[in-house]
Amino acid sequence: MIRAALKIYIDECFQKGVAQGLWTDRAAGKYAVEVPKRENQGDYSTNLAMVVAGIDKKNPREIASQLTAMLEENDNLVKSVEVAGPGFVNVTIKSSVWSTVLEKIEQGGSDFGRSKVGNNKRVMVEFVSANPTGPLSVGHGRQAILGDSIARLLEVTGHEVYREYYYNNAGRQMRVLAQSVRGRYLEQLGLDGDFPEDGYQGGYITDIASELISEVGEGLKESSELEPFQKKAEQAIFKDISGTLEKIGITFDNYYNEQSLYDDGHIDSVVEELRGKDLVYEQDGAVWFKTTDFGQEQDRVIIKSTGEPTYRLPDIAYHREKFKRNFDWLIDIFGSDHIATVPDVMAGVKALGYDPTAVTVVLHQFVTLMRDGKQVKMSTRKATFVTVDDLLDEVGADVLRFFFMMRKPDSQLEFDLNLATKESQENPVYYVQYGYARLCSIIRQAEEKGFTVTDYGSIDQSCLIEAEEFQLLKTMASFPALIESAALDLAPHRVIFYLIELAGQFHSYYNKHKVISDDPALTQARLCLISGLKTLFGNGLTFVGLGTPEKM
RNA sequence: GGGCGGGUAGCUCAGCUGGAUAGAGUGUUGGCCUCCGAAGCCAAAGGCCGCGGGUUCGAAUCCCGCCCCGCCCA
Repeated sequence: MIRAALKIYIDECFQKGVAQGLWTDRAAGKYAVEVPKRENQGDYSTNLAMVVAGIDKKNPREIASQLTAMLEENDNLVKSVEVAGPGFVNVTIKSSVWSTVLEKIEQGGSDFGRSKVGNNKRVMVEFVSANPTGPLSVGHGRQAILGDSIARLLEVTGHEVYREYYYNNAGRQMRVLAQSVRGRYLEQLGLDGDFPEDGYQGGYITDIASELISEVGEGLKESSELEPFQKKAEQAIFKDISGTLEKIGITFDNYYNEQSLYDDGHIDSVVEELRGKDLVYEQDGAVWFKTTDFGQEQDRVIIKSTGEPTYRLPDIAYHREKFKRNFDWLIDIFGSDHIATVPDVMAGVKALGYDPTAVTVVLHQFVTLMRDGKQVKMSTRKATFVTVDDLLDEVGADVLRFFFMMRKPDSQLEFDLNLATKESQENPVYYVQYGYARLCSIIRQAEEKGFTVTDYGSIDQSCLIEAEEFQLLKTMASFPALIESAALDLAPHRVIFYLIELAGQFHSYYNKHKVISDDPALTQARLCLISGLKTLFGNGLTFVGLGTPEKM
């Protein structure tokens, strides 16, 4: 907020320098205004002089002093300016400026930090997309929470977000699933189940079979059809999956069925369209897509000689349909095992005349589950996996969200079950939420003692002079920019780190300075700060789907 | 063999488009509750940022080569 104001001012000075012939405009947009690491380096720092000097082949310190002279003319924002090191220009902001963030927070309320940068751009976020063969496992959990928090942040920044779940309920996987259910069904009737060798071992299969018995009894005993078993399994599993997602607070606008791409003729029409552009050919009985025309090393098979499409074809068709549905930005959240499909889909998108830069693929690495210091090996087929439901029962939605959001997608995520379950007291999520609860508690205490939180205009701003207070105000002022960058960079973990940082600053402040004291003016001023912090914590937490407990 | 991601404190990880003396949590050690919530705070210790070159005023960050781990493909 204040940084943004300073940046605008520095930009003006830069242009003034260009007009005066001090330097050229070639460095425009290339320099930065950032928060320096060390205390004695001002509130903000710009490398403008060094960037200009590098491009114009001039002396950086000389340019720095010219810029300094210009910056010092603004006396309602800038307190002092100095040149440091190789040519940094360090700016100290007038101390009275900082507390104005409290006024902004007051005005914004639960909207503080929201923005309109998204310009109502229509964005589809596709995530989870697990086929209905079993409950959501830990890996899906990461994806679900990553996708949902990205979607939330995009909403907060003025995007029109549409959440979609893509799934396939056809093919071999589902056939084996149906056979597995039938196997358990027959077994429970005391018959030879003929359970498939590679069948799904999980207990949920048995549960589904039991349900089936209570619904239709022995009615399917003689059935040679798999369809009733598959249908029942699919329904039950989807119910389970959406129930799990609901518990975390995740909902979808649409579930998109891969089969519909076949039924509606989209698969065929993609092939025809590519053929019309001379981008497919037949060889060895298979249909090939000329991906070499799009920079790949070899062409890819899209329909096997058996007549069965490879996974690429429906993926391409699906993306074409997404484009046809008029989205401006398509975000795919995939596990790293889907990496291979990305270039093919992109080639397909381009071949069909759409803009591949409108597609952003967020690939996240896997989750390693640790129990008692050892890695838990998981297999869906053998049902030796921990489900999201299991985790939810033990730690709750907030801890789960927090843990999965804490890492950037590129990093593998180690989920320590012992820490997340047994020692949940030490979880960082409580550190942050405790801060919020503490803020609420202070306000309650103050009200009991007859104070009321008043607005910024009525406090004595000169009471807020402690170093810890300026630090807090400064961090608070950076919130809108943080939310914006976390959203646009699809990086929800930054919000988590910000909240931990802010909580730390608040806890320190709390331990060092009393908010409620005998001094009414001081108390009122600090209460205003506390109230602003409460709003900020609340917004930060809710923007990424975390709860805001007033008591813990 | 090829593609992608990772390698930063004992452990788990931040480090935004190159910036000043590389950070947090956890763990270890030692302090702080007659006082607004100790699920908290303060202090100390802990580093060849995988290795080797290059680019430049400046590299954990960018480029090239190599090593190790994970995922995918053949």
